[in-house]
Amino acid sequence: MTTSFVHRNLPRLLLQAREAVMAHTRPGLREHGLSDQQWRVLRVLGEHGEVETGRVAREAFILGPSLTGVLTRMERDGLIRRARDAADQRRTVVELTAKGLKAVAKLSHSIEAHYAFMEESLGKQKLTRLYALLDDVIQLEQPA
Amino acid sequence: MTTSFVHRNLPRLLLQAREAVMAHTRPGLREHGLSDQQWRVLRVLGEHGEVETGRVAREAFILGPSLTGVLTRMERDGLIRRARDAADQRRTVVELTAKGLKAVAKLSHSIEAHYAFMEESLGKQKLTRLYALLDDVIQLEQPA
DNA sequence: GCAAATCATTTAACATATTAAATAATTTCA
DNA sequence: TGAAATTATTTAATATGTTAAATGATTTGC
Repeated sequence: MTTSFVHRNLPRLLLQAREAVMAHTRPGLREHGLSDQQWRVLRVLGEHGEVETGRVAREAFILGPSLTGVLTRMERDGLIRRARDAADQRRTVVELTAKGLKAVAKLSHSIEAHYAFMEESLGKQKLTRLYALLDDVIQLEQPA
Repeated sequence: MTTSFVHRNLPRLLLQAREAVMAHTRPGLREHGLSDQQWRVLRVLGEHGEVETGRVAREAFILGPSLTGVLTRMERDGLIRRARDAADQRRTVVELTAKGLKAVAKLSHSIEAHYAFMEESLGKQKLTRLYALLDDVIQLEQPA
């Protein structure tokens, strides 16, 4: 009647771990009126300044069609500015507004603090090992 | 101008690892007309037989309101059956149809084969270590 | 130099996620 | 017992995910 699975459910475990980490970060994001995806975009822009949407999509791990809507709402909320790339008019480039920049600055502090907490409670070594194993899994399936 | 982040982006890394694993599983799911979420539900039902929706939500890691729609479409597609729990009429219980059961049986084989592949290429030990670290991260944030 | 192929992004259609509020059944306890 | 509190699920509204197709701009090849 029931089907048996021998192994742990790895995708579910990864999802659950992600939720566990985000549970810590989300309240701060919501206070600034940000969704998870909007924060990922802000972070990319905070790291790189003006970026074309293709790169935003890649680095924020958001698919193109989703990104279109996310950026529309972020523009509506005054977090970013969009413009056509002068050199290649197929491209759209995005950059932070002052408001967006302020949000990144504030939130990046509390997020770095969270990593400090994880390093302390879990152990810096374990965290490093986890990064490495995740990199391995990613490499395993994606012969870039 | 740009904000600096000292640490790896753990939530993104977890998301990326999950996508890498699922990239291997998804084609099989799609061949059976299944979404990721539908497969998680099927797997839970395959493991436990008749289950109330609350437990499905918990084990498939799907929020209640999302689950309602997922189950509606799965019922439409003839994969499951829904009924009120006779003992506690607040509860809805779900079970597989013959079609659903057949899908679980078929897919569970290819998924177990994928784990075998990962154990071989990544190493059984690394995989075990990864499970343990993910459990640690989950425990860290969720004082159950 | 211009039609065909390529590339970047958006639109469209449907599925799922998220949060709050509503609905419906059950339990609690005065 | 019966009104209030609790529990389980669904509805509603908006945001995001997913896939295919369309649009617009650039490049390539002849």
